[in-house]
Amino acid sequence: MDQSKNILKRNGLSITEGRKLILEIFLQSMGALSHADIEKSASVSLDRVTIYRTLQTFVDSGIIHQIPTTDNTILYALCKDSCEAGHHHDNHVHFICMECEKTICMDEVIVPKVQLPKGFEPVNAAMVVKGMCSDCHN
Amino acid sequence: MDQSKNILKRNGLSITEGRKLILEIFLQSMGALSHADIEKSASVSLDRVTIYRTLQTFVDSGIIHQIPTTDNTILYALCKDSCEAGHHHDNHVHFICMECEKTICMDEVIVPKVQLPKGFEPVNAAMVVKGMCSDCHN
DNA sequence: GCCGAATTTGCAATAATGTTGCAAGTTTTT
DNA sequence: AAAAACTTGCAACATTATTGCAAATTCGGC
Repeated sequence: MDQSKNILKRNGLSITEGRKLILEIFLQSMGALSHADIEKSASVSLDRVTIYRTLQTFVDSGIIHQIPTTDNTILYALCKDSCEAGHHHDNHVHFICMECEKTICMDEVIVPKVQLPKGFEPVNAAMVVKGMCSDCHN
Repeated sequence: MDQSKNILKRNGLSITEGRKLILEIFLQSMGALSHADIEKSASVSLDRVTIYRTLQTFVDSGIIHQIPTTDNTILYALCKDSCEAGHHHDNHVHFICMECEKTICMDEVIVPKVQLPKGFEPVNAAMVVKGMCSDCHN
């Protein structure tokens, strides 16, 4: 019942050690991870290039999604809903704690629609809230 | 009536050629710019390092603000309201056109408040909408 | 299970991006 | 006009990302 194996299979990807490992890291972490986070937390050493390529593959397949940040890194997090290739449903709010620096996907808080000026056609929207998370807020 | 000069003066910064030039580029562009964009569009050649430092200075002073992206670059755009040092008021929505790739500040569309789970304390929120801009939408 | 085809990985090389120290040059202050 | 404060550019370095290619792994049919 290897969960990571199933996810890979479901998305029509070859099942390899590296992919399973990276997927495990996501499944265990809960929060969002950067390339560097994954490189650090990999028990077995994975080549940097493999990590880049695997993350890209996962994004393309809809297994993970990207979270915009203002510090020239990209964060990645598991998609909860069944995202299909090239068609993400990550319409939830992301929360960055200014204390512990963790990024959390708030799957239950969906991004509200906004009224755009005439002529602008929205396709998708991302929202990132900064503040204090429940653990640090005391 | 050098507008760039005034902005610098108002923020207590030394008035130098490089700063005026970069500020002009922002004033003329309307949209959001990356470090690379500025490097390209500078008529006079500016040192890469100077651009990095100037952008940081402008962010610190509240002249420009950062826009989160999912492609490991940072975009910068002029703050419309009077932002003070260390205290930005860039609570407006950003729009990225998937056709022309431009990023536009929608100063009139403010980021809506969302209801966060218990214990989470928001400080500020950013919102990025992707889609078709009015120029490309035809 | 074995074998060939297709895919994936790791290494090396290269490119792009970001940072720091310091001397020389500018701007501001007095 | 000179001193003090600040800014710039260069050089060196560090980090992060991309590409080509050969070796290794995985997949599919048998």
